[in-house]
Amino acid sequence: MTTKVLIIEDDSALRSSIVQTLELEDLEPIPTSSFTQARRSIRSNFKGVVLSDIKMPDRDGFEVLNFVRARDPDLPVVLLTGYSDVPTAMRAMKEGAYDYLEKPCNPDRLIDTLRRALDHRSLVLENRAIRDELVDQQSVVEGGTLSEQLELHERKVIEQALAMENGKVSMAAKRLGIPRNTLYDHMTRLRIVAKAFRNSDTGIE
Amino acid sequence: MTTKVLIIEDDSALRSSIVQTLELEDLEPIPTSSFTQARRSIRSNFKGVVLSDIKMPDRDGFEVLNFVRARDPDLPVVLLTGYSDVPTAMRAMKEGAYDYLEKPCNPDRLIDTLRRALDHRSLVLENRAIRDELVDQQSVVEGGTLSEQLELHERKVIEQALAMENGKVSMAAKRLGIPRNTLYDHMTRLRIVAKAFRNSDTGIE
DNA sequence: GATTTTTGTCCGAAAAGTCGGAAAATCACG
DNA sequence: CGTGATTTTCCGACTTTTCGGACAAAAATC
Repeated sequence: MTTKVLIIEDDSALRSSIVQTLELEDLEPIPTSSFTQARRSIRSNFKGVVLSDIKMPDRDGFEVLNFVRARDPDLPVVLLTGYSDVPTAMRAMKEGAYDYLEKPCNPDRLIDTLRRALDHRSLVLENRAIRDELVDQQSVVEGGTLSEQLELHERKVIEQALAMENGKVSMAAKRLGIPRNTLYDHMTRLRIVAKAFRNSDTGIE
Repeated sequence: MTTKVLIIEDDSALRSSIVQTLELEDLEPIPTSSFTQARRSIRSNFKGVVLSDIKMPDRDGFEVLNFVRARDPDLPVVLLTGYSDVPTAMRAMKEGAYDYLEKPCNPDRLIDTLRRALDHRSLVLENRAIRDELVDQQSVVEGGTLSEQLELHERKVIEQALAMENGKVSMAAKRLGIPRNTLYDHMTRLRIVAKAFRNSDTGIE
């Protein structure tokens, strides 16, 4: 689970208060006092979320929002708005903020909100990882000679059969429906050694 | 995107008000007046989220929560609590509610919260779908003779090569690093006809 | 420690696959 | 309808693979 929270807040008192609240909940606060300082952390593979004040001396919270969304539209940004500043909050949500909190905010609410944002982030990252795995596997064929590709697959099949039989060549041969000697031929050609599959106790059943 | 919101609310005035709010935002409210009425909709593959009142005449909102979590721990439940009933709200969050809203609630807040919950639900369902696909593909090798398995893969490789070259055998042969004739030999053996890969306009580049 | 089973390697004949050349069939195009 | 390019099939020599049998070495069983 991702637990990083990149905090952008110029009021140092509030900042350290937030840091403390997060640490009590086993989250990982990364406190910064300005957008410029925070920029470098904001990447598409950032394993956390952003918590930013919306009113800051140099830059606006909306700038943060746009920057983050440009880097990764699925990186949640939680904004801290002034008390009952509903229009600003609504605008923030419309522009893609994950959520907003009214200052001063209830610590529980803060944690709940960040937890949700982090959960969302985890799911998104997990999703991407699984997707990558999927496309890796789907491209059964990337390039190379036909024989190269077949050899690669042949190796996989034989190694799996050996693994399933704990490295017993004769058993693997039976499983593969070929005579023992033939399997030895294949193994010699592919430089597969049966010993490598023994003892490892990964045999199925 | 999933947009269903299963509403459990005994106050009919509030219920229809919620329904109206959701419909204005293109969400799909499923209004029910009691837990018993809502039960049958709650399944692990429910493509939506649950919005329930926490105080009801017959059953408690926590019962809903437990029931839903038993059916699917990743089905978000948003609870409606009485105004500033902080302890109940905190207990709800601890017991796994996705979020809570204080009654009477701001329509914008309601929509924001439900959108987040629905987003979460979509991600979870998507994740599961991709996972299923993954395990399907991971079983590269199920059984059968070595030659059967190799033949299967050989067919895949050749068909992909043909598809990439729009059914041009000579081009596919070049790509596979073997003479045309040899590829024809393979194709004859595997009963692959090149015509089947022409015209379909699926050629890459 | 003797015996039986299993492993890993080698041999050789039959079977299958490779691949160049060439002819037949088909397609493309003016 | 020809003409050239491409696809497809057929042939035959050459190479590789298959697979049963044999055998020494290692392991397991008694």
